[in-house]
Amino acid sequence: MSTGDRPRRPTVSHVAAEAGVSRGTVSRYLNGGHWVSPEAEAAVAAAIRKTGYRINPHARSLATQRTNSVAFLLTETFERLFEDPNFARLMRATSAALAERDVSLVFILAGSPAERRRARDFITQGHVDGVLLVSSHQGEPGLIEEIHRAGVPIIACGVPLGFERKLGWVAADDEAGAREMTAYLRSLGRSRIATIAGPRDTSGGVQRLVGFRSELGDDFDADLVEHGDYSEASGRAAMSALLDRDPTIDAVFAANDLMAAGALAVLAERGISVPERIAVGGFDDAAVATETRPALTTMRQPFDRISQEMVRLLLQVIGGEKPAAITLPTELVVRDSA
Amino acid sequence: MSTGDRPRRPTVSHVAAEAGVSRGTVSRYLNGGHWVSPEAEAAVAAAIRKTGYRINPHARSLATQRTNSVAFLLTETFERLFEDPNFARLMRATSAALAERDVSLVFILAGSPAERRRARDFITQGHVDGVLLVSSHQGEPGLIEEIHRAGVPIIACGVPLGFERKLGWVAADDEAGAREMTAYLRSLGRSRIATIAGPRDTSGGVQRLVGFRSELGDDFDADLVEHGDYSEASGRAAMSALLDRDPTIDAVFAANDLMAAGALAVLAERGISVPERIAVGGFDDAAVATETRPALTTMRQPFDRISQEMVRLLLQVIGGEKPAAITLPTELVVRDSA
DNA sequence: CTGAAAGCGCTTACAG
DNA sequence: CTGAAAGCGCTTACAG
Repeated sequence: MSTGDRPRRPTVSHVAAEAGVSRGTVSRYLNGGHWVSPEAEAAVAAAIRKTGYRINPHARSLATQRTNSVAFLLTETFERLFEDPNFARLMRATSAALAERDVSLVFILAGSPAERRRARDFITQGHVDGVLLVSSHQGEPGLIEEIHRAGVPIIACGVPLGFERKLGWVAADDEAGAREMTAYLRSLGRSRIATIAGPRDTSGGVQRLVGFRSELGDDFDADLVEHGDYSEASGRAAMSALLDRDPTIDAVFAANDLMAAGALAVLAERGISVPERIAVGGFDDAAVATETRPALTTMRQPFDRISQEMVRLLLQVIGGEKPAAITLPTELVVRDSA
Repeated sequence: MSTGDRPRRPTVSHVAAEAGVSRGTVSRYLNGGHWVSPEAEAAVAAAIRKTGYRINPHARSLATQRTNSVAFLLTETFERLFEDPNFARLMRATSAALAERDVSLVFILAGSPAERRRARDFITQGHVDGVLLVSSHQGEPGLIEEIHRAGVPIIACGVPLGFERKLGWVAADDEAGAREMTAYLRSLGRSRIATIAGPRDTSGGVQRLVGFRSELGDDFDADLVEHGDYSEASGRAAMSALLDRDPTIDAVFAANDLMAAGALAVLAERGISVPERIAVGGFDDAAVATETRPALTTMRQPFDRISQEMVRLLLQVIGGEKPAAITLPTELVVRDSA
């Protein structure tokens, strides 16, 4: 493998010389081909092919003050990333949406303080044009604040608590979704409906609880609320606690599918039939929703659309527009658990 | 959110003016502080603090012809990434090793032809100084070839079939590990030992089979070999096939833990006791090895060390050294399945 | 130890 | 439509 003797790469100058035009013309060709004659175009194209020219992204970024790449910032740990399938779905959809517009994605995982410091440095240094902020938790107001202050556009996935007005964001309509699920549970004739709520430092966590509560109105019973952290284990723990506390429960709304799966497991262990004795509803429509027994009735989050809108918004803001906030509807998916 | 009016960032010139020194001195300070007097150092440090100066990585890269970042190239799909825990372990360990040396990691997933094309462009364009190639499969000789030809240093994880002599690499000693596991199974008194081998386009897959076979010598029976693709499902399928074909089997060596877990599941379903009637050995010592019932006896791959060595090697090659090939030993971990 | 100057490889008004 | 020239923000011999 040769390294030290890596041959010098061709530059626009080489291409220009080869094509018999100026560097400016080559550059124009490279940037859309406007204002370059058919002849020049052909000559440059041929010269590029012949020389094997590849653009130097650093030189270009230095000149344009643009990097043509954005960060996908996940303030979570490796464990959480591989545990919660929603992250993967967002990553893949975002990645696709970005590829379509030819901007590259830099994936940054910042679960520890040290990683967050590095992430901040990387981002505020100008490595990317903007950031897609994806995290379930409120996370690090400090990090967000610093990135924001450095003038780097941010679009959040979900309502960014504390930054609702400062950042652009796109979120599912958590409150409406929770109301709809709760109403559906009631329509089944259930009257003792419990909920396994999400984390309180998450807008999804609080809004789904708000929706649940407001739909129930006077029937709301604070004793029928347990909080989880969106993990399956927390769903099991919450379901157990709920059952021990009140044996009359006839339905449960879990704030995400992973916790619902945990609840289902506990119910199965205790020999409580679902949906006969207790109906269970989840949120997300994650892959696990079709794998549980019985399959999970849930509220589908439009992850693909969320990702597309995030990308569109971010690119808009990078382009100089003011950031917008977008709320997308969820959809009830009825399966067997309720 | 302000964007269009992003204030101009301070540059070395501003810092130099503020500190009352030349830009060269500021640059020297930024690059290790050699040949700068204590007074100048203090002045520059103060000026940086005061101006809030952040280095412009593109300008630096353009000048140095270095990016100070490397790619973690995974030629797999999203599904595989989230399915096979080995990737996550390598990512996290690599990421840590790189952070220690202050070089950033760009994670690239290239599972489809289109993604591979983009990956190639990105890499050969000069976005990174080198690449850590991580993939179970032989993958894309074309991609590797092009990156290699562009002069970008590559270190592979596992022996890169077809490029053993051209690229640097670090791999676990698959053959020796497989021999050791097989020998261990025999030491338990087992004589009808089957194997669920890995994919044939993987050096790990072939070498583990080679080790298994050579340890068995004349006792090797081609009927007791089934191939899987490292997924749990393939482990189940292989175990079923093996059992249907030969009921005298008293031990199984699976080429990775995921397939071993699949085998264990089938054995449990058929009511075959492990390890009493059939002993099962895996490979990797993945997290799943401690979660199966019974817990899995396996060969531990030194993922942390592999990652560290990959990073060390790559940085060496980037620094101009010739690439080396490193083979690391595996370790037998005895649990309950054998 | 330090400064002046050239150079890294692009892009972009500007004048034509 | 095209070229000459300045500029993006660093680093690095070189001379002192």
